[in-house]
Amino acid sequence: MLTKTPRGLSGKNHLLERGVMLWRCIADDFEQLILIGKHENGARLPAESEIAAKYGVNRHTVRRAMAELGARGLVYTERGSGTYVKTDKLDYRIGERTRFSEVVAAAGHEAEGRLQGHRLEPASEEIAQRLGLNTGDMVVRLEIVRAADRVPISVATTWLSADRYNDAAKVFRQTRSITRTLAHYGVTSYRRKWTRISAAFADAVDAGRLRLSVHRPILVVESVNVTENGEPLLTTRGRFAADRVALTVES
Amino acid sequence: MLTKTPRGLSGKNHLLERGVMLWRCIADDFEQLILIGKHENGARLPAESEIAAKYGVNRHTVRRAMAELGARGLVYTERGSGTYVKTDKLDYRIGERTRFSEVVAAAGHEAEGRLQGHRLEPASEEIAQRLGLNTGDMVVRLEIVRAADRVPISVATTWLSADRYNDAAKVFRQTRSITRTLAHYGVTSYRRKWTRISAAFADAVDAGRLRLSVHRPILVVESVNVTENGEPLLTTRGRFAADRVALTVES
DNA sequence: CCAAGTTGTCTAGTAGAATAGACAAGTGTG
DNA sequence: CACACTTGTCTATTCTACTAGACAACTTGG
Repeated sequence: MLTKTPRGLSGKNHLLERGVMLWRCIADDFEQLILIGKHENGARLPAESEIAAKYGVNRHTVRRAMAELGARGLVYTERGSGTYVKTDKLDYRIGERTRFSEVVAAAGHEAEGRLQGHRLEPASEEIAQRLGLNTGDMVVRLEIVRAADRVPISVATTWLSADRYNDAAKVFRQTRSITRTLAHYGVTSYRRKWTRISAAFADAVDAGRLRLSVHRPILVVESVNVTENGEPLLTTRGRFAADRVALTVES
Repeated sequence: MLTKTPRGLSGKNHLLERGVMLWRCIADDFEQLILIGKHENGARLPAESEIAAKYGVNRHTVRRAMAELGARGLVYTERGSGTYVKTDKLDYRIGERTRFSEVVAAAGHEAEGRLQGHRLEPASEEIAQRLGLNTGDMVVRLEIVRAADRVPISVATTWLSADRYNDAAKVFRQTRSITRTLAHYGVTSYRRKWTRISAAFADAVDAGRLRLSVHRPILVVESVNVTENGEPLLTTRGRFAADRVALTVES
């Protein structure tokens, strides 16, 4: 007769939280260990079977946890070899002509931008001022998640004048790039006018999109881009996962 | 043809976190709202069906969330009437002869103490000093969770000299009280020598035992109790859910 | 190349989370 | 009292988390 396994941790490992999946608890536990420095960058984690034994769970559960850590950008896995810690940050260089895809490509990664949502809305006082419009003028708002090698790096809100860029969302869906979207409207060149950087904590929505735990630190980057003539073109509010990116500002 | 419901939140409510049950997310959301003061003490929460509609979930799911809030001591439910916010704190008076059961009974609640674990261990330098022993002398360590009306109030670690109170755990299991356990050894009277209070955040283990979210504040109360002769008897390290207790120190 | 060790994938079964609907039991109001 | 509203409990169904075991695909070191 087999001893029935009562679903859950077998005794001494109490990282179990009510209402939270086992794999999530294990993933969070490893995130802590990695961020604390208990597992150094590049180090190999124990084999899945070993981890499973240590936590007293099935290997599949550990695999789910590792997949989560992979999605958070903390580890990568090599078949037949093992799972390795990856805490090096992407160097995101901010200059007058920063283009996400170029930054990521230069670092040898695969860039991806996905439109998560969009809407027409009246400009707030802040946004109107940045774009040289009147408060209440309609603007297009885009929510874009950017990833490098499938790991989410930033989520950015972009506002454009609805007057000229009414269908920006539709165009972005096809071109998958702000630069190419603007090109579609005949804007071939633009540059950053100013950038403001601050820090905050991820709220639930951003944490979900960035695949972060809530309350991990994020970098908030606000900027205004203008045409070559200096005409306001778009303004953005990007949130970067501080654990995955180092911002470099060119002076 | 019915529109199938794809399990999960229907669109606009993004409090969903990967790997966390729906009811848990809703419970955490309400905890926030209550602690922020959005729902005042004594106020009635919306009806379950109303909440369910607002979150776009089934009423059963809301009921689970409410049960969780009840277990956390934030809310109580009256059949046919509604669910009410309860953020008043238990006044825990600390004096020379504080007894948990007396404090709770005086406040008109039902006291309960449960032994969660125990072991023999060598005394750390700190513990040995408090008990007037030598570092490394064996001590009995008890982990006790105390609750009022089924709501966990504190978890306390108690150390006694193993020399004299070797079977303390067994006795406590029967008597369910430190006072009665000591009486079993012939100690009929004891008093508090000193108390030290500090604040911290709940770790995963304590959070689980206190039914708190991790990283909610706790009060840490360390004390040494002595016999009438002034002989060290036991020392404790209690962690109180700061949201449920106000400590009053007699001067 | 071989063998040991590691990750990837598949099938299958059990328990729990969430859904849906219905009705009983209780409260409060006119 | 009668009625509207609220919580409590039950049944049934679907989907997912977790467990279990087996085997393929791959890497590494001798």
